[in-house]
Amino acid sequence: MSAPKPVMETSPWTPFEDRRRARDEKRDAVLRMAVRLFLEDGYHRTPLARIAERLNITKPALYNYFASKEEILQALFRLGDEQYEEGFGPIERGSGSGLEKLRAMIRAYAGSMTTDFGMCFARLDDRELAEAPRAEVRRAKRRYDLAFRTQIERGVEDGSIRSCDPKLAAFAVAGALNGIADWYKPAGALPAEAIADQFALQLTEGLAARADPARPAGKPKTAAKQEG
Amino acid sequence: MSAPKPVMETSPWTPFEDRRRARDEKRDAVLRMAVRLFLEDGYHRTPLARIAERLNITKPALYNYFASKEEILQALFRLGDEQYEEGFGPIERGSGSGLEKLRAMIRAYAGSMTTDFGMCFARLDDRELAEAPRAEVRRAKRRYDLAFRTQIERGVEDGSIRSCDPKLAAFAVAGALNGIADWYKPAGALPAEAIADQFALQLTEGLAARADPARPAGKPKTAAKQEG
Amino acid sequence: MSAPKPVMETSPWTPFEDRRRARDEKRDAVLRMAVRLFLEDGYHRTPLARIAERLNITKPALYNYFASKEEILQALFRLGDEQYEEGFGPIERGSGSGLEKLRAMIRAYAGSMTTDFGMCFARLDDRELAEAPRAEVRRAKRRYDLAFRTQIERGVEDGSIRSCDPKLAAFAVAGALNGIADWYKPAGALPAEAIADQFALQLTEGLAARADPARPAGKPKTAAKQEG
Amino acid sequence: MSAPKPVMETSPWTPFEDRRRARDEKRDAVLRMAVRLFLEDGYHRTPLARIAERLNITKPALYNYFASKEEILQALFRLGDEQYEEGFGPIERGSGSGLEKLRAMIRAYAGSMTTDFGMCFARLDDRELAEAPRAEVRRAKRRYDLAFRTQIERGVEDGSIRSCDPKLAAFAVAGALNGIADWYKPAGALPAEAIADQFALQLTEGLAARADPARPAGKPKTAAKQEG
DNA sequence: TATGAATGAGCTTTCATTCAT
DNA sequence: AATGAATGAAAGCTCATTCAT
Repeated sequence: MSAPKPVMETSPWTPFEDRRRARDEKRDAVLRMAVRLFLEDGYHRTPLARIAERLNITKPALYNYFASKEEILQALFRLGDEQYEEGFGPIERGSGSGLEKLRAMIRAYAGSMTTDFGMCFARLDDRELAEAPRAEVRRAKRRYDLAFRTQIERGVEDGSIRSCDPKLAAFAVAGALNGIADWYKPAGALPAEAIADQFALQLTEGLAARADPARPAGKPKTAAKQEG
Repeated sequence: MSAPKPVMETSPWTPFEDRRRARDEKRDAVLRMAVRLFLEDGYHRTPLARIAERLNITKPALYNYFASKEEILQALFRLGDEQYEEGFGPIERGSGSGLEKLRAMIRAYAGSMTTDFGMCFARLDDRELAEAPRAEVRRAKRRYDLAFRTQIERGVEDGSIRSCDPKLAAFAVAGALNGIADWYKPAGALPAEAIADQFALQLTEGLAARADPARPAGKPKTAAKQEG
Repeated sequence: MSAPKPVMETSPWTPFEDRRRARDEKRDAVLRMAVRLFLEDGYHRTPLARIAERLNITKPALYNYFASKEEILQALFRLGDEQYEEGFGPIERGSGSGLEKLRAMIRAYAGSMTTDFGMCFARLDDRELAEAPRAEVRRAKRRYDLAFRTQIERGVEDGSIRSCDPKLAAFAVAGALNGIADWYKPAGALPAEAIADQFALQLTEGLAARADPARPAGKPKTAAKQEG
Repeated sequence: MSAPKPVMETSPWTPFEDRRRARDEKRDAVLRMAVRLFLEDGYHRTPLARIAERLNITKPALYNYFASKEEILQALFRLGDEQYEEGFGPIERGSGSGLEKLRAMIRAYAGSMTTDFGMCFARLDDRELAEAPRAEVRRAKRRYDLAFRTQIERGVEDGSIRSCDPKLAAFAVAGALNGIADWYKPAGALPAEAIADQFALQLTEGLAARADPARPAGKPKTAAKQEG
């Protein structure tokens, strides 16, 4: 029953914002396509033309959203970073023993690792980037490694984690988690949740101090059928 | 009684063999240079010209030893495979509980992973290869994954490893080990031996059934100073 | 009654078609330049760079129109084939004795042979092509040989051609015609028409003087001044 | 019963000549292999390495006999030329009407054309050669063309050949003959002799049935089964 | 005389990026 | 904002030829 609003009377910003939103949506579409293709075929074996083609646009149109192929990669790394950051931040700010936080981090990291942007963060080669953005990526990666290490150190101190070399321990944890990208398949039999749970358990049970033999290890009952 | 030795015996290297040896040495030199540069800069960012240049030869000279860049990569994968095979074979043929063999394999794998060829096997992208050689590489990779999994399964059966999802467990172990390539530095503070030992311990203590609470976990007191 | 013409009708060339036309024109220009250079210098001695240079573009620009050098060659063969096909088709579908049709074919073939594309069809080496396109070319060549042979056979049957080995006869005719490419020069003294006429006569009537004075041989009085 | 000749007493030239003979034999072997491969695959698609390989020698060994690939080609052209020369010389010096000599030449030319060297003379591209040797080849080719033309002119004068454009007539004859290389197969059903005979007849007598039944056309009885 | 190895020159092709429209 | 076309800068590979032995 409301009469049609005359366009001109609405906020003069609306068309602009509309346009910006459309633009951002397209930019995102580029990133989503890029991450998929980069993961599938590798950065070097994915020409910009193919990304464009899959999006039904033309190669130079990509340059409306990104200044270069490298900038796309850079954006992907940043999105990946955000994935992990969102998971880690709350855990770090929360409370709990070192072991508990470590487990939570493992779960969070595993969860992120099963997303496209999360995988790309772990698997794409930051050596493609120029100095500055590359440094940023490496800083981010070190940040997660340190987060693991810190909780391990805290756990050793608070007695929840047995004595160990925290650095090496963190490397092992991160390595196992990054490795997920090598075999995970979204359509596979193992849901991301299950993987996260199992890894959290398996990677910590070996580190957790084991005071009570009466406390039996959890029973991972899920039969993994993923990949052969 | 001592007749003059026939000429052939004086020189253990007939000219022909001499030449062939020189040739093989050069071929090896190409591979050693290639693996270093491929690991350092990545396959795509390493033009053949740079490999040649570092060897003080010219680009086409490489074609005396390899038919294509891809063939170099293929040879590297094969050498890497041999590294692991040498370590795994004896363990598989030997005796021991599932847990013992798993630990031995972890140690062997970690050891191979700290060599150039071992790293290249784990890190270079087999998607650069054509169908046939790629299949070979993937078969080899699966073979090691299966070796881990098999011992875990055996361990579960013989009681040395607690109940778990062997597939996922093997992925975690292999992932942690492959991750070594991401941070290991030959000149670093952590000798390969130490890494192997620590990983063998850390990755299995979480899996091993813990019958005796009196048996304390080992005390890895090595201070890790490697990479930040 | 004359409503204003819709815009679309004012320009017979929509921008899209306009562009496509320009594109096709350029593609044709590439082919025309290529055929000239290939005939002049040979396929192998004509780098793509030279074709491009003569067209005032750069080498990779050619790849906008053709996927490879071989594809250019393939296109040339196809254009050549069309040349001959256009001449042969009507003759085959028409009527006349074997001899009459054979003569018409000789004239048509000679005419095509004096064009660039016709020459290229006869002279460029189809062994440059991959299996499939090469098979196509050979099929086309055989097709013309068979056309000659068929008319000779018909002529033998209808009495217009005397008894002979049609296969060998067709080879001789085709050979003489293909040979035109070896000496014909567009700017030469002999117009294509004259050549066609003379060949049609000579290849069917022979050179030997006739025993029967009543049927005088034609009098080709054209003074040939071409090439030396 | 003759005592063994002491080597030293025989002509001091013998070893030298022996060596030279051996050398010449090898040189000939190179040429025979080269002509075969050049005809089969084309000059550019035949690397020297392949010629060497087929001869069980190495690539640089070829340079003992020829200074360059081009020189091999040059030698082949010269050998081809000799083939034709041997056939044409006697005919030219002999007697007979223009028509008779023309026929003899056609037969001779056809015979040479069915040999490897003869074919190479007609088919290989003299544009591979440098100026001087190329001029030589072209002179030779023109020489045969002129030989045909001369006899045709003589025939027209002596009445054995009817009035025609001798230049064009010679081109047609030479073209048909050169075309033999396009289909002739040494193992084919048509012996070289038969081809020579048929061409000599057909190219002079023509294909058209004669008006005068009193002078019957020759009866080519050979059923051609060659190539399809 | 013959060989293994090396080289220089050249070729086709790919691709990120730019430009005129 | 988008396109078709073009470009520059490489890269991998081939091959005739040379060289030390």
